Amino acid sequence: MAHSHSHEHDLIDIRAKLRGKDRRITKPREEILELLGKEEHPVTARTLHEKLSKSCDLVTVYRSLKMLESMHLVKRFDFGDNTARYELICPDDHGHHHHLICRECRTVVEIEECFDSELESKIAKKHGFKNVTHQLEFFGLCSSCQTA
Amino acid sequence: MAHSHSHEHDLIDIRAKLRGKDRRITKPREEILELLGKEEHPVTARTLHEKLSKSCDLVTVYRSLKMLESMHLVKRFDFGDNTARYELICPDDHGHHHHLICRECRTVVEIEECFDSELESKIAKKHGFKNVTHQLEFFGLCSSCQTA
DNA sequence: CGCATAATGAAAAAGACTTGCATCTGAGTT
DNA sequence: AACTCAGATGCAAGTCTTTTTCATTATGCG
Repeated sequence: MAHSHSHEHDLIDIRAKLRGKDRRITKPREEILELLGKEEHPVTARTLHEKLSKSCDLVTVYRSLKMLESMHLVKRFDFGDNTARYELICPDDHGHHHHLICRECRTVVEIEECFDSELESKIAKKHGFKNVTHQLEFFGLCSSCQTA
Repeated sequence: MAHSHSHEHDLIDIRAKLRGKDRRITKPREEILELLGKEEHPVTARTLHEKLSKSCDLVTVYRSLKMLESMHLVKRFDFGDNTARYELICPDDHGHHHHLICRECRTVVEIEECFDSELESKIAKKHGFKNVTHQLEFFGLCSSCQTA
């Protein structure tokens, strides 16, 4: 999903955004971004750190993810296990998509469907909120786990 | 929301359910259930423990909530801050409703709206999942925080 | 090159939650 | 009302994720 096209272009874009905010392009950050670009699903800081073969400290992974989130370059997801997962925001869907997670084996499927955005603006207006977004994740039993 | 009507009846019901599963009705559990019945919004174990004026150990609160969740008497919510929140499931909405949370001050509003359940069954069928549910929360800036 | 300041690593702390174990208690049985 | 025992509790300690502190390093501008 995130690695579908013009991967290099994305990275150049990201560099520009970072520079614009006095953020430096460091080796750890480059590696983290590159790895994130290859991931199919949201990953935890710990997993990322392991895949990085620990080329930087875990703390740096946490810090980088937080920074990248604040710059809207990655998005944080919550799969209900007290562990944050992050995904590179890809321009295709404006970083907006959801997941279907197996309660049993934790398999993850990306979901492109979403409800009509009208619902969201209706809710925002009704309660006087602005800048409303949502987090939506589906949980169920995947086909393998149904039989098992 | 949860304390709208026939509070006693709910508690009797709960007692029956617990007995049916070899679960005991203890003082801590009664207090926890009573307090949950009075809450407007999902609460954390810590908050609950404080409101209980620490009449039981925090560990007991964690254990009770976990047990009650496994019996589908309370529902767990994730507001994206690494802390589980729980709400008594009220028969009105089968425990199904969502929240609108202010990113700034963390104010919570209960939302009764939801998307058409057809979407959910469509997604389930498409990916061969069964027993699909969803977690949906809205985040935004409440009116007070917009001006501030 | 040199400098200001942002970023990093290492250790320690903070927080949420869980586990082990000895003790206690609810609630059915006699 | 006492007996029994599985289930529940408290306390201490442990795990796991994430944050903070602070001394050191390195990026990117002039």
